[in-house]
Amino acid sequence: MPRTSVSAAAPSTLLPACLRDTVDFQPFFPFIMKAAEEEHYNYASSSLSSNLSLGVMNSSLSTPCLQSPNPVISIIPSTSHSSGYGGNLDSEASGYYLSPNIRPNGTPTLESPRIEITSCLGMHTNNQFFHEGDIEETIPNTKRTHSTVTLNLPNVDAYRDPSCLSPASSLSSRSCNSEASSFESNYSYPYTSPQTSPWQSPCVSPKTTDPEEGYQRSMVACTLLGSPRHSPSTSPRTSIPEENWLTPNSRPTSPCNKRKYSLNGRQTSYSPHHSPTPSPHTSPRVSVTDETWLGNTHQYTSSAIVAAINALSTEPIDMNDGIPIKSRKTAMDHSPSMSLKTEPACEDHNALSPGGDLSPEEYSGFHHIRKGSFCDQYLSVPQPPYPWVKPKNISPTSYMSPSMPALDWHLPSHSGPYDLRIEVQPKSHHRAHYETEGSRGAVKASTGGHPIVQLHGYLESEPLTVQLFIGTADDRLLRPHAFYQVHRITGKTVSTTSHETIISNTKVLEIPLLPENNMKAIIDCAGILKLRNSDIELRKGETDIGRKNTRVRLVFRVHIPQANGRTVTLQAASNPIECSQRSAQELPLVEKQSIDNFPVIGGKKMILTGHNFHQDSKVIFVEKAPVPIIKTEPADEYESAQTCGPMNQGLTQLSKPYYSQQIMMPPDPGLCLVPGFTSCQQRNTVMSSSPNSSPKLHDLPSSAYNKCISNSGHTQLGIQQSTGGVPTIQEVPRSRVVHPSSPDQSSHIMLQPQVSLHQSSSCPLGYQQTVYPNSPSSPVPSITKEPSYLQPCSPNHSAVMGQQQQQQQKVQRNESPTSQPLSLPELHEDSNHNLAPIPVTIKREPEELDQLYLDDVNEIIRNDLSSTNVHTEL
DNA sequence: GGTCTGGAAGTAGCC
DNA sequence: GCGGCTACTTCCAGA
Repeated sequence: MPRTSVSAAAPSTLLPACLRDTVDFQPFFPFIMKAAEEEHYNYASSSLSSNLSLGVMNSSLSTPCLQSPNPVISIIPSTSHSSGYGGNLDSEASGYYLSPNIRPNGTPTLESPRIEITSCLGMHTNNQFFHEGDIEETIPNTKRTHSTVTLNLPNVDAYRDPSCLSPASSLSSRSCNSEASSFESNYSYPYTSPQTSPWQSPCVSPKTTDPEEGYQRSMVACTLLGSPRHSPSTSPRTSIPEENWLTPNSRPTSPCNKRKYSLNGRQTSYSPHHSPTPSPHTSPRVSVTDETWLGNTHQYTSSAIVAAINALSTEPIDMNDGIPIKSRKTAMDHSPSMSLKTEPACEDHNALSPGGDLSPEEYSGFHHIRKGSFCDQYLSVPQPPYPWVKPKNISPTSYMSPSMPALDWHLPSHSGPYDLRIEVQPKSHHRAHYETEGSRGAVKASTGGHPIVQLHGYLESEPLTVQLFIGTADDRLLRPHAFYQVHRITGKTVSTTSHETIISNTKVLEIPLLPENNMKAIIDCAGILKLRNSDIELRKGETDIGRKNTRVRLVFRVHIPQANGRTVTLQAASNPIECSQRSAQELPLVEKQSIDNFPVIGGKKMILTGHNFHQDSKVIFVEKAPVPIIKTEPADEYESAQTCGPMNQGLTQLSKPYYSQQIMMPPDPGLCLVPGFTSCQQRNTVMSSSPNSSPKLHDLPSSAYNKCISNSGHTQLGIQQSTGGVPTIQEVPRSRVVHPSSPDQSSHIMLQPQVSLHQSSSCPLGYQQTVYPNSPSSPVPSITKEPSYLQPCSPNHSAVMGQQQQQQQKVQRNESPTSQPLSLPELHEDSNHNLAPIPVTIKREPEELDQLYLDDVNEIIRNDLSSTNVHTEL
């Protein structure tokens, strides 16, 4: 996809640097900017900064501001990002999951702490647990807004794994559509007890306005009862007037009414009785009779549940009557997922209807996979000893569920010969669509195509299936996202067969991995659905918040059957994807800069490639100080360090940091290119990559993030006039804080400039460099790069350095004895005040690094901000 | 006509 | 309580 590029003629007009803030440069740089859709965010910040820094550093030191009167605009095809992120969680883990029927901690997967009876189930009429009146009496008004009624069950307190709780982004898997694991348990042992009732976990939207929504919010949690066979009346858009269905306020409102309505409205609609359109097809499903449907639902007898499951099964439903096309389509679109869950016996070839939008051919192939692989493989898994369970009547998915790890488990991306890789990472931004919206298409790759996942090392001939779900961007605890769900994209533009299913209340796309395709799958069928925050947050037990929780990852899983009957499960997570709209407000992002410097007289053309260049975006050329003080940050890729070594040393007298792109001082007079726009770094994510690398996203603690925004100024790169009259070129500290749990933190370095405003230009910068290790959850010991410092040259600087030393000591206190050298150079000042690399010691991260991260990062941020606030205003 | 996509209006929540 | 700001959600329109 083309990216916006801006080429500006070399400035010929000189303006004093001091006028930079007052001079309107727009006229001379009125570029474009139909900004590209990709990577709007500061993910590419480093590239931007580095480029700009280059420009700065190679600019004239004495030239006043320059402007380009006649910018040339060109569109340059986007460069693809490499998938440097890897996106593989626990990629270095050596172990792998062998499908036990119990969790590693010994907790059976079927345990569930409660029963959640949801309004969407339509069970109320016959539900012997609750009547609406009961609910109203027992549940406060506000609570009644929930469609979930929770029955606390005794002796099941241990169900939830406390480790999965996170205040930042909680039990997504459980939240999205409720108790993930518990619901998975439902599938795992669907008939075991009321505790594992499939009727729990609501995620019921108070304003279900279309079948998709109904599906998303209700069906997911109410899979068994929310069959597409249901009366269209279940869809408020079909049989229920919006006015009745919705609360008077269509905006996010108290879900009370809506949910209450949902209680009422679905009360009847979910009964198969009320389906006006019984399928005319010969359905493989078991007919849902009064007995099966209503008779003993409260007891969750096997027959009832089986019937319910079968009721969801497969058959495309004729819902044409009275249902909008979209509704019908959506409803049918979900059929496959239902069918998947209730897929009949493996030997029953005819039982599973292709349904959905799978063509017979597609279905045939996919079914082959499912039958040939899953069934055969997973039949070897020990069966739960429940006499009423008929394995052959259980779909492979449901059957394997007991032996499959929960979606919130951390799993390695490779094990033994197998390696699950995301060959092509998704774009860093994909605007998710709400249920009230139409699809916004499939997630795309930064290269313009689609993400690609491939399983390496698999030499068998049996096809496999890769599962895809939307996970959190929290590396520390990857789990299904509470507020986002994968959305199956269909259509002529989709070439990849997919199958939608539900695991643990999380929508999962299953995509075949075919040996003939080298076990590679192009993920062009996965969109992202946004669930309303209010719907999720109001759910009982939901601790996550949706606000600003807009980053997700694509999580891929593949289950590889082993000869011993067990299954190896690998998992890989993509780079984070920003799912909010934001594009409209997105900030300019320069990804590439054609030239680093040019003569002050102008005459050259500089091409900037990036995104979100707006008409009011400006490129400002400012005078560069004779001896500028540069405040910058490193790129986070070691390659940069390698390339910025001696060969660049002549370029700067300040430092030859590991990451040359951003710390350079031009030996020759030149121009300072300063983005006259706000930084793209005003995000809680930072892309730390070279221009040619894939974006690497890092969480920034919200507090720090806010501080960065408020204190760090808006410019990513700027020039300021120091009190001594020496302009200080600085890259506003963006608090390049690498999230402690970033999956690739091992390659990230936090370089914290500690430059005093009054610091002499000859004074070397002090840097605190910290390599943030892998996620604490990672089985691989993480490393922390011991901070390295430059020798202070002034008392002021000494103070700063002392502060750094404290941090260093703090880090050291947490160091484990095991340390290993890293080839990364450490900066030191040579006799000429140049910086030369010196060995750096990398030490392993302590166990309690999790806390260390927080403390240190916060401290670093504070220090960073405090030391740079004075620099931000130009 | 439907889907995809970008933009923006309206609203809620926070400060 | 009000205004400003930001984020969220929904709606609209164009391709």
